[in-house]
Amino acid sequence: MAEKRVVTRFAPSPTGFMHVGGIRTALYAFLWARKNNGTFILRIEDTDKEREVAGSIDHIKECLKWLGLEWDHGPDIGGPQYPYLQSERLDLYKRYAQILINKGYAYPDPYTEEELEDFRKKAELEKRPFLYRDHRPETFEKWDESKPLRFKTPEIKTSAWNDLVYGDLTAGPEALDDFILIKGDGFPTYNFAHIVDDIEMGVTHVMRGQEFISSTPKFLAIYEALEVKPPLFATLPPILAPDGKKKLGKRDGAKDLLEYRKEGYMPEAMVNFLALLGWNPGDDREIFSKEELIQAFEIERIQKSGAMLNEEKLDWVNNEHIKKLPTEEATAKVLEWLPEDRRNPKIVPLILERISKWSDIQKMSEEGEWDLFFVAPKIDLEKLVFKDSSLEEAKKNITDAISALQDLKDFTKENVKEVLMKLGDNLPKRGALLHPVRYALSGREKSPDPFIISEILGKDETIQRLQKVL
RNA sequence: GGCCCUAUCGUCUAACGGUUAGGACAUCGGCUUUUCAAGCCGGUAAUCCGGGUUCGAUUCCCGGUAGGGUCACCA
Repeated sequence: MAEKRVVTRFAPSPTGFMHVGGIRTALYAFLWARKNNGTFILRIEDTDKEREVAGSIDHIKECLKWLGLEWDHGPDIGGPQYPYLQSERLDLYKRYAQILINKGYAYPDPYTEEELEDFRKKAELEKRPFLYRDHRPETFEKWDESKPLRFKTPEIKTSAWNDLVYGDLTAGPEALDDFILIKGDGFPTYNFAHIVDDIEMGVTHVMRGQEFISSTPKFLAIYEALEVKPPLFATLPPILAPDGKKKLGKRDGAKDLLEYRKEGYMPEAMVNFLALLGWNPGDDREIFSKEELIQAFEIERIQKSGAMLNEEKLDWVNNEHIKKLPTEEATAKVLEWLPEDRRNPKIVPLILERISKWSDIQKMSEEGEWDLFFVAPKIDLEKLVFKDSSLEEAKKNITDAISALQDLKDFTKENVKEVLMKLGDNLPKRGALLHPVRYALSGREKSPDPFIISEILGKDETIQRLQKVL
């Protein structure tokens, strides 16, 4: 029998910005779908009107697009299960609710929220877990949609199931209670809606965070009641905040994913880094293109324990991706991030060697890092002197350098180097020549080498700067 | 607190019972050198603890400890 075509989905709720935790879930679902020539669905779980944050849906789409995680079915694109916003699928959930009612698996909740609160408090006082099913009414009214609809847990048991990442999992009987399927406002709960949709959309692999492990018995019970085979679960380990050991969350310092775009990280690098946070290919490879990730990705190699977000490593990964960029592309990017009056293509290779992300260019520009290529520097004659030699010696060597350079026709860094090195090698220490020259050209204690500076400045400016210190 | 999950260098991880416990980031040192950057070479650094099972445990089992998750008309 042919394997069922792989269908995965990313199903965020529009309650604020995306952070790396959420987007990694999307990435894994995307990779698995692509690897298997399957379908990747984007579904918006907007069943909680209270928590919904305006603009979130666009933000989610923006994040996915930035990283190149194109969805096959979903908002904007449509698909066989259109619409892909849960708030526009309410009739469907009601239909499924009716099926459960008819089968005797669902009933309206007769209690008010206050009454429930009392039950809870009482249970707490008696130091036992609160279970709704202890208060389940004897007979059920007909559901008129004005009251919450509850699932009638058929049997109280320990649940066991298999997870593609964690292996065999269990949950105690407390995990299974009469939970709400449809809320008083007519919207389904997550617990119910996502199952209906996964069934309707033919989802085969559910990638999700491990916060859902303890509610899996509920999901399983619904599948069973509906007589539908559940999908395969692949539970992802948490991503931990950079500092402590806490799960990364919006509360404690998780960054909006688009912040990384603002900071000038490359989407390919972000994808690469995220993929490696909780997964590895089983060999020593660290740098991957999206295509290579699709090839290499295996659910079995997803990690069980949480991984701390390490931005230093992100910087390194990003730098590796910058290095792999074709020269023209990298140049264009660097120029784009440079202030207008500093856009000299000749300094680009120098910049590329010194950054790990594009915004470093901005920062270094603000710090005046490239000024020496545009404005003649201020010179402090004391700094011109090499180690324990003298100012006269420095000036003499610069004079020699000037006359040697003046004869140079082709003013490339290779030629400048050859000339200056030859001069320097006649000295006890060639630093006595090279250092004053470099300092005279740059006015900085730390700078690129004098040869490349000369080439960028050009013969006239180079000689002018050298003469100036004399 | 109940239920559940996890545990290898500071960090991300490799090692499907037998390895001098491997790699990467970070860090430190060296080379190169006129200073930075880059590059190359090298170093420091880990199996949470205690019991089993086994000729042999990072690996399997049990207990402890620590960390995390979850117990909503949130997802």
